[in-house]
Amino acid sequence: MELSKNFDPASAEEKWYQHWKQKGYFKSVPDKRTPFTLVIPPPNVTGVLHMGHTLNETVQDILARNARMNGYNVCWVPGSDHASIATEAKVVDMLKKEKNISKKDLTRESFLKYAFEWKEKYGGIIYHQIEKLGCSVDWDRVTFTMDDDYYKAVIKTFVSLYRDGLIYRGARMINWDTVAKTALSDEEVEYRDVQGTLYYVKYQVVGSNEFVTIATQRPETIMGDVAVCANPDDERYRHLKGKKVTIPMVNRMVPVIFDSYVDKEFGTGVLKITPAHDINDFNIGLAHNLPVIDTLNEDGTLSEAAEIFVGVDRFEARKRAVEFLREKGLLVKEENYSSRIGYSQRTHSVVEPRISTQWFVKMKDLAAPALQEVQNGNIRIHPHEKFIATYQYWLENVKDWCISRQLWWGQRIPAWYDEEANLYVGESEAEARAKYGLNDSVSLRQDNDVLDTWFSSWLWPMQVFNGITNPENEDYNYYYPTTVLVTGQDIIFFWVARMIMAGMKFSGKKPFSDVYFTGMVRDNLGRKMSKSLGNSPDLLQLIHEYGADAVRFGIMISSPAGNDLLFDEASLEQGKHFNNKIWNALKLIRMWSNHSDFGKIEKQEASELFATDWFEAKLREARADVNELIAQYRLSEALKTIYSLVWDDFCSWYLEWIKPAYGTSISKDTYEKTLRYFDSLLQMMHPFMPFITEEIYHILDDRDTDLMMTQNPSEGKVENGILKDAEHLKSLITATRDARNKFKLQQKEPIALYIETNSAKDYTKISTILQKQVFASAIHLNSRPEGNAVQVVCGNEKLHLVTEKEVDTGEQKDQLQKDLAYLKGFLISIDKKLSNEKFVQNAKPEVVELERKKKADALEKINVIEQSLKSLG
RNA sequence: GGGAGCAUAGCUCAGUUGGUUCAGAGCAUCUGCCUUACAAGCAGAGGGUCCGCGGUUCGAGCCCGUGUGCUCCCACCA
Repeated sequence: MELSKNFDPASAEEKWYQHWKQKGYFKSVPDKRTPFTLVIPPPNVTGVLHMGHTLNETVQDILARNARMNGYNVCWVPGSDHASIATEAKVVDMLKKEKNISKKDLTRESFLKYAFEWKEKYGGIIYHQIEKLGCSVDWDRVTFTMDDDYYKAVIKTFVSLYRDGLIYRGARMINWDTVAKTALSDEEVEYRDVQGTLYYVKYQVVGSNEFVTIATQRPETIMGDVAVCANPDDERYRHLKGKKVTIPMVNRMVPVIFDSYVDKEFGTGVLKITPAHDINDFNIGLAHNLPVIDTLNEDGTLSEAAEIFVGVDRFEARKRAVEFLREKGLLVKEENYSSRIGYSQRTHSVVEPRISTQWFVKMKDLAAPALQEVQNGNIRIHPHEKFIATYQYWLENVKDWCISRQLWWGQRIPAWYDEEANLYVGESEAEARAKYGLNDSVSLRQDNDVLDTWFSSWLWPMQVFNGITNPENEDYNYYYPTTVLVTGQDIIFFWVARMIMAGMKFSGKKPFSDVYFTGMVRDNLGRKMSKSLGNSPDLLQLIHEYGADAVRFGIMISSPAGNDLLFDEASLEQGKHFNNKIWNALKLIRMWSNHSDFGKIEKQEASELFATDWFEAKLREARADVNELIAQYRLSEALKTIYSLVWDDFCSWYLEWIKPAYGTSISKDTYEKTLRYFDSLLQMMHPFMPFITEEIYHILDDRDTDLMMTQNPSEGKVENGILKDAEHLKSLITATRDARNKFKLQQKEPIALYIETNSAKDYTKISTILQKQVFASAIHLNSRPEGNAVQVVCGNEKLHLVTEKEVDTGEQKDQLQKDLAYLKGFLISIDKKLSNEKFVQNAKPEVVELERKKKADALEKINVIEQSLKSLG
């Protein structure tokens, strides 16, 4: 078979993914082996995968494939999340744009039909991308958070928590999204610093000409004021005790009250109390028995209760209120003021604090075991230091979780009300009736709200194995707790912490043993990826352009554990080059077997044996390093180690060392060994770059096994001596090549090489390779040539390059003198150390000994250089 | 306001218990090469006050203190 000039990713990807799938390699069923379980962080069915997913999925696939090759029974469960609010918003948008249908014209059922169609479409796109990336997920286990069983699990969980007294319904101040028209949890609100204005407004004291001035950012809420409040210790306002003030615009009279909450120093020291629209005001209102006047509608327009600007949007109303106050002369001054404003994570609209009746989960009792499990080390977080404090702080200060959403897309809250609004909770209406002893004459209607999306995803590691709906099943008992969770650090509270809570509560076990947090993917300027910046590349396009292996390589090589990843297509380019390099190594090796004399020479020569022994040792060393790095989740460094092993050690050194002279054939033994090493390299690379490695594995040899299912060898001891010998050889080669470069001797300019040395080094094993690698006509040991030659010092050996060509000895001298100066400085610092009595007394003996050896080495090198300089005259 | 993390070559980052040439890697740059696997390549090279200051120590990139700068998380001061 003739091999193409370069690796063709597209055909290999299609071929091998289908092959693996058909062979059932991705599929997992419980057996006697140790399980290695991963559950994919289910992507939202709102759209397509972005670079963050790509990073995440790649990391998981590397871990999965690595574990599979280490003998584990790997199960990686794929799936997607219904993403209640995000998807509903997208569907509403689509309906309006594409079909000109408004949500309010649809019934719940028909809306859900559209939503499920949406899910089919985008879920399919996501799964296709996961496949293109090469992810070895078990496709028989695809789970969606609105599957029937999953839906049941969520409902079951709700009922169980309710019956445990951990879920309650009540009117509280919550975060209201005026665009999606739903409540949000605290976590769904993002705060941003915004430059605003502080308005100083005069309120007239009733029955006097006196005014009090209050500072507010939200003059449009003045109509909801029910009091003004000062600090009881504030001399300036003490005389107002028992008085009332008139609220501007609506001219309502409200009391002056006193509360130590008010900061005397801030603004004017007087606060307006608007319980419906500010959490602090709400609390003060409660303490002082004040009424609540809600002046906003659910869409953010002013309500009837406002009396003025009714139906006007809150921001427009603010402008008009300011205008109004200014005209009436009640606006004393305006000043710039920066404050933090909450925005909805999904609709990006300004969140409105609002009193509303919602469902909540009591978090305190759930938090304690979740915190303990991490603190006692049962769950390990990587990288540890960075997130442990954040995790702990959140759990220790956790607030109740608002879980009801005024949406249709999601699990509908299993609560029913009779005509007197009495509440019945049950897994179904029938179950609720039975539980509460209601007969059919009582008519019930179900709560309209659905549950927060995270109230379903917190069950993910359990319910993908039906652990909630059927806790006694074999899969669940075998695969759960899962092994490692790989996810973005941005959802540590939304998801990770809550999964741990749910795990501890519902299974009594942690949901996973390790958590690996990936950083955020940014562009190469450090900016967040976003559609508006146009810096968010399309995954399929990248795969098309570079190949899946190159994409995986590129994203992993620049991905330090836990840090943000600055995505740069240059690293994908690097990945593509690497693929090509591997491909060309394959071509070279294959070429050797095509030589007409191939097979006639069985045995290796000494130099070949040296090369193969060395590479075998090198391979073992690297494999041990890589295993260690992967165990520590330092995947980027593991990949760098492999990259350097393949490119530098295998291609640049080893293959050149064993390359047969022009026209001659390689020995069979060397060839066979080389194939074995190549196999080993493929094995090490496979988790990172599955397609090209599988492709080459099959080109190298006609076999019925597949690389993906081969097992890594158990470790042997690394032979150290030969590694040192090879380093010595490399340094001689490099020094000679460097000398050629410096003294303008073309690479093939004939030279004879003389090596002068005092040490008892063995050159027999390496001289053949050395001669070949530096294009020397001959190598003379422990002798020096007559006449002129280029002299170069390599450690404590002196090399002479004898050539016909005229050589500029001046340049040589400069170079030697530079080296000499450095060494002399080095010697002084060592002498200083050794003549320091405290050092000699206090340092460990081996350290002192080492310094003595360094000194001796330096002296010898200096001696060599000085001799050279002398001979140069 | 509270907390966490970071600062090492032009860029992105390694650097484990303080001690081996410890000052490293990749990318980028420069020089020379179209050499029979690969120019998507080969062979070499240059490049750093380890953020500043102070301390501990025989010895600090590493430990302690402090200052500066950056990033992130949390928090109800109008």
